Amino acid sequence: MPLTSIEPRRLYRQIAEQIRGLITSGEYAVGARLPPERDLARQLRVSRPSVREALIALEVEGLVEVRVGSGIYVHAASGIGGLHVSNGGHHAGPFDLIRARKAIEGECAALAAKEAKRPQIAEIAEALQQMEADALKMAQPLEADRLFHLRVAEATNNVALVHVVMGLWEERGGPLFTKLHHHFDNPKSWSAAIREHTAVLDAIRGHDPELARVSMHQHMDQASKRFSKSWDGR
Amino acid sequence: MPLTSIEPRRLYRQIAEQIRGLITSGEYAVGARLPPERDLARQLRVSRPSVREALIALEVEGLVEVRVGSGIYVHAASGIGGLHVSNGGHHAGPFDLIRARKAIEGECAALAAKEAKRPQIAEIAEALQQMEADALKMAQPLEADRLFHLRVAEATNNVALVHVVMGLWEERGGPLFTKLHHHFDNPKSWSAAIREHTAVLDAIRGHDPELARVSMHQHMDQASKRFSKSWDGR
DNA sequence: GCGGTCAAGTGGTAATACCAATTTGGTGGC
DNA sequence: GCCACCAAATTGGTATTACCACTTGACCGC
Repeated sequence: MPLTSIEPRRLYRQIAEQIRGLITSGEYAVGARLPPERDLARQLRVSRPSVREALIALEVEGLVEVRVGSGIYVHAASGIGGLHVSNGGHHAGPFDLIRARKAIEGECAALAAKEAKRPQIAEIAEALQQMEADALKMAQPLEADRLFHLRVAEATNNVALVHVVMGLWEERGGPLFTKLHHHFDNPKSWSAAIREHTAVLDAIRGHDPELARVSMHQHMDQASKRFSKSWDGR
Repeated sequence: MPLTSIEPRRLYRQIAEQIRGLITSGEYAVGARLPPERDLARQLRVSRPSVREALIALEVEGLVEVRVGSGIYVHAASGIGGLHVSNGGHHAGPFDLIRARKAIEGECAALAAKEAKRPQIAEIAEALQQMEADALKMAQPLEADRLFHLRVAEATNNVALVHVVMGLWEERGGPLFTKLHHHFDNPKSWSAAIREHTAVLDAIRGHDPELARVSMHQHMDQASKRFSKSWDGR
């Protein structure tokens, strides 16, 4: 089952996350009116129906209130008091994200190595490496990277961890998103990334939890450096 | 203009109600696939975008599950008009959650111990312990427990980790939520939990990352056992 | 029979147009 | 000068259409 993305990441969810971020980050306070649907669509480079779907999701969650003919307003209940729905989309900074992923995915790799008894892991690893090569040929290094980290999480056999990793990945929503492309723009960068991925995979296949953890940590440190460089280099 | 009843209520809500009715009335059992969006639109004399909006509302509520390219299926969630809002309805099992928290919060504790140079940590720890005692007196052990784990995450100085921990905490939404109260129902349980919390705090205060990690792991293992017991005893 | 391939079915997204409700500001009467 | 009223601009609501991506299953060749 090559290249079939397991999680299609439906657009309206991504949009909802971004808008949720705008709200919880204080960009729009409670009671404030956010931009018209048409403007939001233009800003986020998506169509208006998609924005509407996201807004309806947020409305069902109780985060916003839609007043016909008037606008969309941040609902009061989103603050401290009551149910504080969902994961609160505070956009963490890029380096916080990477540090968090280092800690969490390091543990994922270690757990995956422990679980690696089942033959399932071996074939997943193999398929993954093939998939990664394919995706790169198709010039989608970002998707390949995402799949790698997702698969490692899946190899832990723990649904909760998969959700966490997926969530962290999608958190890269802010204005720094574009930079992430630069991150993989030059072949040298992503071939290095591939090498590091391979090291992690080997450790998992070798049932060596400690090595897997360390490999993943190193990968994250390198990723942080690469990102930092493309950040400075602008 | 189809379906314009006297009520000016928004169309997607009316449609959602109709579909919800079809499900709860047994017309479509759990696991069944309901008609394609296009058919639903024709049947209800509305446009497909409107049907989609209704389906997204039901999806956010956890009533249905949308599988790309396949169809819309009745989700096994709460048949009653449950308000349990969540990021998508994929509730991980309780043991998956605890295992994930063990891995992640173990790293949080270790990171917190590393960061513990700043005096900030010391006072947080102290205030926290006080707060925990207070909360217990006020018979809110669950809130005290939540605060503890949140504070440890905050002590890492990493926003992303805080979000993750918060998200995992809130994920306990399913029907097993009520059990969590039993988990702390008897004084013996939560006094043990307090002891374990104190051990973690001491390790953090002592700037001992490894000990902090291990302490948190032990706490989670014990928590798992306690939960397991109250699960059986049920 | 088995496996690969392709086409039909289905959800996902976009673009556009027009309708309905609200808001706003101007204009007139008092 | 103040207030009521009306009309245009703004904004969400819905419909229509088209096309894409994924899934599924049937068909065909081996």
